[in-house]
Amino acid sequence: MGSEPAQGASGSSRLTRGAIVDAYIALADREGKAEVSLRLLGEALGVDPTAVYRHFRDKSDLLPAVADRLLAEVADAFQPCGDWRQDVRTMALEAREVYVAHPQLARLLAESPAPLPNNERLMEVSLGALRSSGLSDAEAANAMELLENYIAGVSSLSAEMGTAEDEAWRRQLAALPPDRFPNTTAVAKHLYRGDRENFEFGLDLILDALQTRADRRHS
Amino acid sequence: MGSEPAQGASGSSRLTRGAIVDAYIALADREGKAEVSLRLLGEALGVDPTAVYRHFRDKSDLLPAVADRLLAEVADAFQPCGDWRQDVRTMALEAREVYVAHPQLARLLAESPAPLPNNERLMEVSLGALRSSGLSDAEAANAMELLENYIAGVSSLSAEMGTAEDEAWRRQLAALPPDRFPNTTAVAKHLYRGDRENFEFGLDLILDALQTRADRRHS
DNA sequence: ACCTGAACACCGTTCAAGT
DNA sequence: ACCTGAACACCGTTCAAGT
Repeated sequence: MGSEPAQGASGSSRLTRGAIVDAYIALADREGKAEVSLRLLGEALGVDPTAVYRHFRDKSDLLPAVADRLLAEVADAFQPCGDWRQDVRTMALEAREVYVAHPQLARLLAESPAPLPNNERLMEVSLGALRSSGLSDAEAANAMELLENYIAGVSSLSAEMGTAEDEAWRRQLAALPPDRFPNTTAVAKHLYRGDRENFEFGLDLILDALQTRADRRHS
Repeated sequence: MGSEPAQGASGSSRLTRGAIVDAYIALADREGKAEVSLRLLGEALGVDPTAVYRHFRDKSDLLPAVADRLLAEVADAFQPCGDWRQDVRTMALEAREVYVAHPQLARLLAESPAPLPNNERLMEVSLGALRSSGLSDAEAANAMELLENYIAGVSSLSAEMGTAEDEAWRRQLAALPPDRFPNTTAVAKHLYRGDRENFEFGLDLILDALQTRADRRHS
């Protein structure tokens, strides 16, 4: 699965898809949320910028390969414990880490025209856990789709926004005029206390509700 | 709030911030998810591309103004009925419509360095509804933040992916080898049956769990 | 005070030419 | 079979010049 030996910037051997993907990820992480240009990518590989076109049709052909490589990290690291709720929770948190570590991933995934191989692996594992909970097939399918969207959507949003400005936001909301914003000013001190904590809060709400529905079918 | 009279492409009167924002939204909607260039914007306004720089510092100064205008649509349209759960639900669905109708909105919002005025209005209304449910201040704050992220994250994801390929995805997942993908192939027919339906499924799960927590505090 | 137009430093991509 | 390098049609942004 695209696992040619990675080669550094000084590689004088031939270019491979795997090396291009590796270099792209390394550059993307260094650039933060800024796009990586093919000129920069070529420079990092010690190669003409247009050499990439010999291995990928165009940039939108390269991006899904990058996304799939990142999803492989999640799929490879996951070790099921057998408890459906714990397994879904673990996988969601691990996936979130990858999204936050690579702010570009969400955009890359949205670019992919077809289901990526490693996305399929993650879906299969999630569906297995959810079906074993007692949910119906239709409920399990909806839950998997929802969790997929929740993880990708919420994680990438917090990756794009960055965590540095949280306190500034909280302070600005606390300073709003209390007559027009009574509720906001009253609870401002509880706002934006950590993207990860809020992600877990929402994840546990969803898991609570799924468990309730699963238990109801078993009674 | 930036409500100068809009002017069309043939406007010979002077340029205003409101007219620029209007033209940007019109162009962005026509372009789909593709970025709107300042050159195109200038052409649509019948003006030199760089004239925009007389009213906005740069492009990243214009984008938040566009986002705020779109959020105003949601805030202006909302009519509370008094039932907290119904109100949160209605607002979430209306917000989703705007996100889906304007696929660029999510990226624009992530670009905003400070809370936008109309985002503050929406937060205040949501917090009012959630606090009236019986949740604690901390729970209401967490719930509001979660709902904000859920709506923006999930809606913009489905806006970016488009709805056209749903059936292709479903078919491709159904055609996976059943020995390696037993769960996926078993439930494939329930997958990707509508972004809006799945959004409501998740929203109702979250509201169910919030209501359970609120009721528990009142007993 | 606001708009224009040339210019600068970037993009992705194509294609003939090299090896 | 793969890589190079010039070229094309785009970007956002700056700045002197116009009115």
